[in-house]
Amino acid sequence: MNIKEVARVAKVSTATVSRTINGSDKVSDETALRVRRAIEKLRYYPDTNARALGSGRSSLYGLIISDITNPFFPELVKSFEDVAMRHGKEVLVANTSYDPVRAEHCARRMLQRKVDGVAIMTSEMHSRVLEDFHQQRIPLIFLDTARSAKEISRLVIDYQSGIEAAVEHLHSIGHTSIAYIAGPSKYHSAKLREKAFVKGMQRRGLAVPAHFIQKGDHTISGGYQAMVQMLVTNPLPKAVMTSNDLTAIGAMRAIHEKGLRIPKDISLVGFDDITVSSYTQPTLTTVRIPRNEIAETAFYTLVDMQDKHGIKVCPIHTELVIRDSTAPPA
Amino acid sequence: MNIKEVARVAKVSTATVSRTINGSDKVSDETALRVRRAIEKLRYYPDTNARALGSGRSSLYGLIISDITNPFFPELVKSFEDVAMRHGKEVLVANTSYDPVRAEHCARRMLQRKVDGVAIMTSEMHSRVLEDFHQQRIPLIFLDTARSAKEISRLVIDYQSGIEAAVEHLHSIGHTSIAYIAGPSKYHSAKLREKAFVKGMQRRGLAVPAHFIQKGDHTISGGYQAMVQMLVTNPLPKAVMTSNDLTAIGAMRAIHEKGLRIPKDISLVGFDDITVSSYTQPTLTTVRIPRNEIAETAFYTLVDMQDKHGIKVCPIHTELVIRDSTAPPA
DNA sequence: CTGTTAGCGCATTCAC
DNA sequence: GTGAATGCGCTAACAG
Repeated sequence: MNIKEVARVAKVSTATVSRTINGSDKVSDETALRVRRAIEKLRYYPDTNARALGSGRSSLYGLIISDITNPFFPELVKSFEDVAMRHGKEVLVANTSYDPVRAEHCARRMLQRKVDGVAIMTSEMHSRVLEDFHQQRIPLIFLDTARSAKEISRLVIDYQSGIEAAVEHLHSIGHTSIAYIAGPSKYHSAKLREKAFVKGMQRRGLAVPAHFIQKGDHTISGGYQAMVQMLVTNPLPKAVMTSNDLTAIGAMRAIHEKGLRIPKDISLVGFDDITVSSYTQPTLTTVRIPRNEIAETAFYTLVDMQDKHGIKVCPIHTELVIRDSTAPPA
Repeated sequence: MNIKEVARVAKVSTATVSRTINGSDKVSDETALRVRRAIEKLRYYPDTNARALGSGRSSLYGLIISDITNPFFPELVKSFEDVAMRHGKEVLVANTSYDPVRAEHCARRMLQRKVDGVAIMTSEMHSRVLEDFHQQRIPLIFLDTARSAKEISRLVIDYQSGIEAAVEHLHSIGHTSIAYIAGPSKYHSAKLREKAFVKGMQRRGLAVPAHFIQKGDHTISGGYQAMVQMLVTNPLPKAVMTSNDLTAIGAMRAIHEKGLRIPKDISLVGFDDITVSSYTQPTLTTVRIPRNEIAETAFYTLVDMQDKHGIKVCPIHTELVIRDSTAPPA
């Protein structure tokens, strides 16, 4: 079943069928109706590959993430797909599994499929492939990249505002002894968060002794272990902020195992606001990164870049979500 | 940059370039080397669309799920992608958002992209599109479909074994008053689980009064509400099994809010073994569905169906994972 | 082992 | 408003 058959049945040329499908206005209503009837009758549907080959455009957008099992991503992916679908576009999702080699592979695949744009939401992308995108004039947008490359748009998350609000929140209810579990320093975003925390503390004249900053790895077990380390220090902090929610969830567990109560003995603040953070026990106070906003901004920027041919820097604001894991110190 | 250019630079025909790329053994090492050098030099990469158009095969496999933000799916998607990638294939993931119309749309897209096979892990697929797959001889495999269609393979989850083990576990540690929070009866799988529970109870001569079966909707809030309902009954059950982990997590919250302790006052058993179930407080005893096994079986079956041209019914076993949310009744 | 050639299904000129 | 013809980049017969 192909366009030729449809043309034959509708008694028109293939060009007219093509025009009808693509909504060209240069087709009389009468003819269009005949074509549509033929399409219906033959249960015809166009071949995307042929269409892309013929036109040069694929209506496909790439989305590269680290790992779909990281709870930060599902909502992001979904929002991106939703907005793309609303605009009649499709999405090709690829996981890098935090592996630069695989990341390059993903990017290459996007290139091979002639995607109309790619949103890169991971930091493993340092390869030469990026140049190919530039050369092919395929729009690119990064989330939180450290480097500001030539022809690449960026989503810049304003960690400062959310973390500042979190420190302020803790401080305002009486906390002064606040510790932090950081993320892996290889991540630009983790470093920014840590800096924002330290800055917020300094601004209020609050001390941050070295052992009040433990290193996690943005996983639950990493958070657990970091918290275990922290719980042997003396004196204990009265509040702990973390580099992401998974870390906080792990920390939560360590605190409970130690027989301490949240927020009675220790207040806890996460970062990201992943779904489960509303359902931990207690529910987690955290800093929300609006993932749907990230997804939509990324998509619209990519679309925009196709004609405008300029790059954009898009700020994304974060905000404090206060739940039950924070309270005044005992 | 296309195959013609490469051929020119390597001083061979396009056919030879094509053969080299596709690893045909009918190319002399010497020639192949020259071609590879040209490819390297020109930074050439083949156009997937053209390749699919020319060959008829796309090396693309479709994976249709309900909703990537449902924690059951990320691990499944990841495993499917991993196994596909290991075999040099790609994956197109589509969310139906539990919407039959959108489900049809997803299937249509797969069709348009000439996928080599589709794994359908959702139950919204009742459309005519399925016939098109059959007509195109595109292998299809369903997860837990109620209907056993003609040319469609099936993954059949053995709910009975896991749930039986769970009931046995509770019974063996002294429970006799066991309630159940069911899933939406529109889901075939939810009905099977409920039946398996009732059967397990009957087999042991344990009563299941009507109010000991509440209806949830497989979401956290649904589980919460169902549990709230259950907690006003008298006498309270000493153990509660649920149709999935999200339901259990919601129930957990309701129980805690009521001031009851898990497992001291009420034991709780989930179903699915999603990642967070290892990190709830307390950790959740649950029945594990091996999602990587589902993904791999689905993929291999699809590949197999391409040459074998027969259908397969693949059993998937479930097993009990005992954690901290179950204990003998007080 | 290698080259020639004919499509794959569609979009897109350029005529009419 | 419509049709005929060309080409997108590649694969697969077929020849040699």
